[in-house]
Amino acid sequence: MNVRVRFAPSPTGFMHVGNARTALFNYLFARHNNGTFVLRIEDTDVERHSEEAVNVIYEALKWMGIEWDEGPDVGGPYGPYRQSERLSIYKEFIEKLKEKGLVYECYCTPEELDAMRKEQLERGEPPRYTGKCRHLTEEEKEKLRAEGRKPVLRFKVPEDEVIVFEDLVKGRIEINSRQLGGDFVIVRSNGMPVYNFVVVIDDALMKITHVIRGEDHISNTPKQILLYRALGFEVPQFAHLPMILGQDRSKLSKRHGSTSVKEFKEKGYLPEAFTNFLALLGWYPKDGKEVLSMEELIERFDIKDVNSAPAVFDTTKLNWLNQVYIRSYPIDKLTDLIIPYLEKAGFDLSSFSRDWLERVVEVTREYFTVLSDAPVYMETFLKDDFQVQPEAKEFISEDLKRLEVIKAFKEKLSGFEGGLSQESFKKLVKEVGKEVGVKGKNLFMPIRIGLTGKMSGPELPVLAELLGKERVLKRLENSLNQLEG
RNA sequence: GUCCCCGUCGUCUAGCCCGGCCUAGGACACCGGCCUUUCACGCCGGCGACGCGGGUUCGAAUCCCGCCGGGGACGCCA
Repeated sequence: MNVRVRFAPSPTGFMHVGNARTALFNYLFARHNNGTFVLRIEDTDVERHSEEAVNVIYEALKWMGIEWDEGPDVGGPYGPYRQSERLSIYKEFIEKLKEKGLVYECYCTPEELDAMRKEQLERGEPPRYTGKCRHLTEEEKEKLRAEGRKPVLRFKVPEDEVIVFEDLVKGRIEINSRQLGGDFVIVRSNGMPVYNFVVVIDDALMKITHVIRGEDHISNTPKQILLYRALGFEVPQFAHLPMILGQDRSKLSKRHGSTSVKEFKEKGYLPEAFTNFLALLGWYPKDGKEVLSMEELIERFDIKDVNSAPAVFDTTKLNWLNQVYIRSYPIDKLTDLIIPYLEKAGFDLSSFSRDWLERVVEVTREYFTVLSDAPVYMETFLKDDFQVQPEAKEFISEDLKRLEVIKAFKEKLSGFEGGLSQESFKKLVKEVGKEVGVKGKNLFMPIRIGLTGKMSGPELPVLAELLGKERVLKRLENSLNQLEG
């Protein structure tokens, strides 16, 4: 059997991490089984959808490294892949259901239904549609139409039937048709078919073999199975992924902080780290290897290994993964990604060569967890007119010799001929130590402060070499001005 | 309210289906130490969980029942 799965988001304007994880699992499942991954846009709700919102989906998927085999932009044999363009197809199947007498018109207004639901809830009953309009006569319908009412189409739900399906992650699930909330709407009064209906048509026509989606769809599944049967379609396999929870264990939503893929991208998470992290949310490889590339994920992924318990979205592990990826990323690519953050932080990079920048990235990369941290750590290399930090000032003031070290080093360096390499730097420092009569922290810390204004930072020889003699002198001058003032 | 799903370290999880190898394993985080002229990295070590109560059994994280807790769904949203 040729495996076909789909990711079917509605264009809401942002890609939620839960959706991203659903897309990922579908993708991994498809690739692992040499199957096809279909992207379908669910935009039947005309009230809210825009071209821009569709692009958000494309961009998020592309960033994550998820490629679709069929979709609105790339086409495919079962298109169109946007529900808004499939209306005529849906009409056809609506007619079929009408012919079979499996649907009927309902003239209840939203207000009436709302009131009904409220009453039922107050009485402690589960809210459900009573089937009020199921047996309306032609005259009654005529009368209601005369009132200006527009009907919806409802699907007749069988009275007492147990609907069973074998969920690939949850196991066997049984629901009695009585629990479905009564006859449900499949076409709105404006003629637009509803999700539960179109999803069945689309999945069937697109020959989807496995429906992998969020757990919140479990309660829709029996309704959909009823429709598959009514239409004579083969029912696909279902796999319902556990929810992603916020810190408070409720369904992850905007109030929990960053929840859109774009936000993670902008903070400077690498797509590889993000994807890797998402994969580990509800799934775990048999061999326990946690740092995995897309290829390795595909190789190991098995829908049966997906955990049935929900997972809390905690970014600590994502941070760790991001560090891991930053340290092993190609320096060229990493530099490309970091430059925008530097520019945004206000650094003028025009005086630095690309090669030099890459070397700075190389020696600072292990310090940051997200790319947006880069300017903080790279500043030491980029900015010569820094402020000497208070604690550094205090350190220098504690012992006169410390200031002397900086002065002596400046003297020494001025008189030094030739390029400043790590070796020559070390040699000069050593000489200064001897002359002033200090060693260890009393020697190195003043030099560090003289060069950076800070008490911590990258390895001094490396810094000195990258800066070069002129810039080091400039910095020493700058520091001394502040320390002697 | 009704139905459905879920319940192992703080977090992600392994183990559960096929009871003993589990004095419950790993990863992240946290704490301590080592390394280091600083910070970080790295290395070593530590802390830390089977929701509760009953059964079944020689033996239960694993099987059964009940309870409790959490979540989700009950739309002319998807």
